Order: sequence, then C-alpha cells, then structure tokens
Amino acid sequence: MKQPGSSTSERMLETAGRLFADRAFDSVSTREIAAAAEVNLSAISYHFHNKEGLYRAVFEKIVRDLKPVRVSLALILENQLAAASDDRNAYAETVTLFVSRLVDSAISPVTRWRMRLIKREIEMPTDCFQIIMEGHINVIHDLLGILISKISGESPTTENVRLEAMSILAICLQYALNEEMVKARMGWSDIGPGEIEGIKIAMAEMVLRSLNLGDYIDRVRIE
Amino acid sequence: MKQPGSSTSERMLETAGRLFADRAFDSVSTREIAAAAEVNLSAISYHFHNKEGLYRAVFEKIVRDLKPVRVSLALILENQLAAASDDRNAYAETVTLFVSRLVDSAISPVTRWRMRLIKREIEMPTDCFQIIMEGHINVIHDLLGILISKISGESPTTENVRLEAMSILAICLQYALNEEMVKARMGWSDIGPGEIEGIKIAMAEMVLRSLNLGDYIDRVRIE
DNA sequence: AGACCAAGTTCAAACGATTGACCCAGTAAA
DNA sequence: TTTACTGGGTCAATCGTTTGAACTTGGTCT
Repeated sequence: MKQPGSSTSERMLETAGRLFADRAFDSVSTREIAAAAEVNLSAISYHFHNKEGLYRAVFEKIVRDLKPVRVSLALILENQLAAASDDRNAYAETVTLFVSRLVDSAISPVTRWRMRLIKREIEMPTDCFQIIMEGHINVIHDLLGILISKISGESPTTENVRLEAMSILAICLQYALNEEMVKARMGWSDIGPGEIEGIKIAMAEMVLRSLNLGDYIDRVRIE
Repeated sequence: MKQPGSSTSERMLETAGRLFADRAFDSVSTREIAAAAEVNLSAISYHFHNKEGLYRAVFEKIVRDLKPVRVSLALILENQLAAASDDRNAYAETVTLFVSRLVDSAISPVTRWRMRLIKREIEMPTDCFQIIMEGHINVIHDLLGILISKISGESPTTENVRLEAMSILAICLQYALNEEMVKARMGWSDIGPGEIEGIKIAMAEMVLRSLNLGDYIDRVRIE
C-alpha cells in the first residue's frame, strides 16, 4: 500500500533502492520497480529519464540521507578536540564512542540497505562510485584518519594512517555487510540488539588494542 | 585464441568465472560466455545443463582450486604447534606469516577473481553460498580461530575468538576485494608488489597489536 | 584393412519470453 | 495552463533454452 505522506518520486527512490540493494542492477526490471512502488512504468522516464538515472538518483539520495551519520561522527571528534587534548584515557573513550557509532550506523535497519548498496558500488564500481566516494566515504575515512593521527602522532596523510583507517572501517562495517556469513559463522539466526552489543564491545576492544590503547579498555564503558 | 591444453568445459569454467567475477549473474549472458570461451552456445546446456549449473560448477572448481591456500595456512599452524609451544615471540612470527600469506592469497593475480566471486556470494548469497562456506571459508576461519585461541588462552569456540577471527580476515582481505576504493583512498594507480609489501607490514603490525603481541613487532621480519 | 555404427561433442538456427525505452491520449490538482 | 502523473500500447533488442543436424571418435564386424 502506498505511503500517504510520500511523493511519487520519493516512493520510487526508496523502493528502487531496496530492490537494487537486494539484487543487481540488471536483475531488477523497471516493471518490477514500478509495481513495487505502486507507480506507473512511465514515471521512471518522467522523473529520472532512465533506469540509470533512477539508479544515480538513489545514490544521490543516499548521500543526503546519510548526512546525520557524517555529522554524528564529526561531532564525536569535535568534542574530543575541544576537551582534554592529549589525555590517552580520553582518546580511548573517543575511539570507543566512534566505533560504537560506526557499528550502529551500518547495522541499523534504517541504513542497512543503503550500506549494502554502497558496498556493491565499491566492489563493482559504476558511474555512481564517484558520487558515494566524494559524498560519504571520503568524509568518514578522513575523520577516522584525523583521530588516528591524533593518537599515534603521525600525520593524517601518512600511508600507514590511511591503511589503519581503512582497516578499522572494514572491521566495524563487516557485520552489516557480510550478514549471512556472520550468522553462519556465529550460529546466530539473526543479528539483533543483543548481538550488536557484543559486536560493539569486541570491536571497540580490538580497535583500542590496535591503536596501542589496550590498557584503557577496562576504564571505558559503552553507553 | 583457444588454450590448446584445456578442454571445452575447463575453458568454459575459467572464462565464465572471470566474467561472473566482473559482473553480476544476470548481467553476463550465456552468449557472451560462449563467445569468450570460444565455445558453442549449446555447450552450456550440454555440459552444465543450465546457466545456473555452470555458475555452481564454477564455485565447485574454485573450492578445488583454492585447496593449496587452505593447505598452506594449515601448515603454518602445524609448524607452530610442533615447535615452541608457548613462546610469545614464536606466536608473533606465526601470526606475521599467517597474515602475510592471507594477503597474498587474496591479492595474487591467480586467485583475485576467485576471491571476488566468493565475496559476492557472501554479500548476495545464492545456492552456492553453502558450497563456498563449507568448502573454503569455514576451514580458514577455524584455522585462524585456533591460532587466536592459542595466543589468548580462550577456547576457539568462544564468541570473542570467532569475532576476532572474522575481523582479522576482513582487514587482510579488504585490499583485494575493495580494490577501487583502496586505490582511490591511497592515491595508487595500481596495487603492485610494492604496495602489497606495505599492506602486509601494516596489517601484520595491526593484527599483532590487536592480539596483544605489539611488543614483538620489531623482532619480526616479513620474508 | 576397410566398412560400419553408436556415443560423445559441437554446430547453426530458431523458440517464446522478457527487457528498457518510447509514445500518446487522458486525468486530476494547483 | 502548467505540472504531475496514469494507462495502455508498441518497438527492437536481447535473454535462456531447445532443436536437430553435423561432425568426431573409438570400437566392432566382415
């Protein structure tokens, strides 16, 4: 049934996004999108010119939708920089919070299909790769790079810092993106709130140790 | 031109595998596969019954092809267990070797397209998910779990050990699987031998620190 | 040795179904 | 009148699969 508050194009973007997240571009037909969005087939060419145009519009909307995630992560850093400047215990808290927020942002039901779509674009890039890279990924990577450079003392442009940032992101986001494998390996039937809590703690500890902040693990709580 | 030594079905499996690794199942047409493998279109239904049958056969072959990887990683562990049993310096060496071999196994030109195909099946599972899970992934995850449990003292069946094993694999394999993003973030035009060397060192150090073996980093060389 | 045959394999051609795109007349609200 | 659609239809292109004939091969019979 149609969502009453949403316009036709918004409904199309949402529905098409979910379908594209589940299956590949070519596997989703325009007729299926139109039917699922309860929209006429012609609406695609009317609003987005093309199937490709619709696909691109989905990504542009994703970048807009994920702005709260970018802002939220930026604020964590900002607060840290404003507070105790070189306290390693404070760094540990910042890292813990950052990791917790990252896991949440990937695994939350609101953002999950968007993250899967982004992941697909990273693995099999199309024209939309640049959109998502410039609009979202670079921002988050840079933020994490700044945090790491503060802790390690290296410049954020260092090759090492960039590699570590990518690695931390990889382990924080893997649970949302490799859902079926995680469930198979962990023997979980679903990744619910309880499992997410466990993931957060394990990841925060692992990241802290990898940043030489392992001594501060017990002093930090995940709220 | 046709490879002289390879049979029709072997050529089809190799060619189809590469095509499926590049693009989604539905995006690769049977005609394209046949043309690329220099094989008649009907050869697909003759040898594999179906397009799906060909896809499945590709995965069964991948599991067979990757046996050397599994054996190689198992040998590293076996040698460790045979040698000094509780020497943390030896553990650090084992971990370093294990990580180095993991990175190699993912990024080597021989295995790269196979890894990408596996990754796709993990993200968007089909009937072949089980094949690759039981035939390859479970083996490697279990091996890494054993190594971690030796080092940490926890049981290999612990939730924590399994989560750490998944994370270590995620960061070791990300470079091969997110090639375009890595190049974009690192400013590399290609991931060559020099870059791989840097990745190996950074990853080994990171994994060592995350396993509380950070003190042994400088004593370990990557050969 | 030469004729023969059946199984295994490859071939060109065609099948029905589905695809994305396009078109245009009609409608309802602003 | 303009904007935002709906509904129905057509189009060429491409899809996975099937068909039946042709070719290749190895063994058997005369």
